[in-house]
Amino acid sequence: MSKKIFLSQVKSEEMSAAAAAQARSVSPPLTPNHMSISDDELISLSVKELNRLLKPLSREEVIKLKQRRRTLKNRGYAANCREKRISQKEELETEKDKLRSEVDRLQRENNVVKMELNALRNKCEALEHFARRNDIHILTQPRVVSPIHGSLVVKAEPGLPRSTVS
Amino acid sequence: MSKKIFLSQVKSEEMSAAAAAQARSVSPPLTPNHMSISDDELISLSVKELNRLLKPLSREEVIKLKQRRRTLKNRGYAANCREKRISQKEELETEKDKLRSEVDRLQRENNVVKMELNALRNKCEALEHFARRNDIHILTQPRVVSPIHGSLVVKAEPGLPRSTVS
DNA sequence: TTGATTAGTAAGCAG
DNA sequence: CTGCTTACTAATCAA
Repeated sequence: MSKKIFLSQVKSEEMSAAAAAQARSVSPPLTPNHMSISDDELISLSVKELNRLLKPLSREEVIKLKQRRRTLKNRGYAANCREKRISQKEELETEKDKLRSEVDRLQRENNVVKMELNALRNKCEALEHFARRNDIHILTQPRVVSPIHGSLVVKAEPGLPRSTVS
Repeated sequence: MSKKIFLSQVKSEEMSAAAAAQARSVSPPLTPNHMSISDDELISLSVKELNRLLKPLSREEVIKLKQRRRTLKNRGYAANCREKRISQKEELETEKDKLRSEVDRLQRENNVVKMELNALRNKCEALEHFARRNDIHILTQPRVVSPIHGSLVVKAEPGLPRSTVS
């Protein structure tokens, strides 16, 4: 996901020509020597390779070049840092959206189930009325009195909250 | 919530003495004149007040002072910007947490309702068996045949999904 | 040394 | 001009 800018070609984007010219990466044209390496090269060279190229240069030039290298790298680090920041923010927002729709889904499901429950409650209640009314007749007809009947009419409702829709 | 830093006293925090001394706000001791105003004053003065104080100064000095003022203000703007960024991030995380716990709550509620529904389904089914079995006897006893009975046994289940817990 | 992060600076845009 | 935002630099810290 995180595509890691490669510490080069960061500058020159969105910069006026004047500003770019003034930038430190190209600024000290004092000694033509340490300008022989481009920013991109300077940044991608390994320390060993760099040292090889640096041998013939004066200590001053070496220091300047190393500083330029460090600055270029820092430029890239900073860019990475910014990109990371915004991608993290985007990630947060994505997760937030996911959660929000999950809440929605659950709420809808909840409503459906509650309505189902309500309908079933009504039906059940009616059935109970029916059963109770017939109790009398049943009791007068021993053949019908079964364990089922007893458990059914006697068993109490579980003590759950009667939170109902509508 | 956002406490808006007031474009002053931003510097001097977390800065080595050396670094602070080197800072541009105090750097050009060339002309003692435009140092007579402190950063805090310079930043809080209105344009009119500033102009009044600036009258006796040379145009060069005026320009330098104005630039210093702008720089000081920018310092504050940048600080505000950063603070805003992090408080927005915190806000996002807070909202995310809220949503997460809402999802939790709904999931729990959902489970309860589903279990309730399941229990009721069982009960209802048993009642229906009971009713059907007694149908015979009821039919043989015209006195008991009521509209309720008819509607109860004949009415079909609503075609809702039988998604059950456990 | 390398990479990340921070405050400060300047440029550029919007109001 | 004011205020905000961005890219860059330098300082600092951790690995």
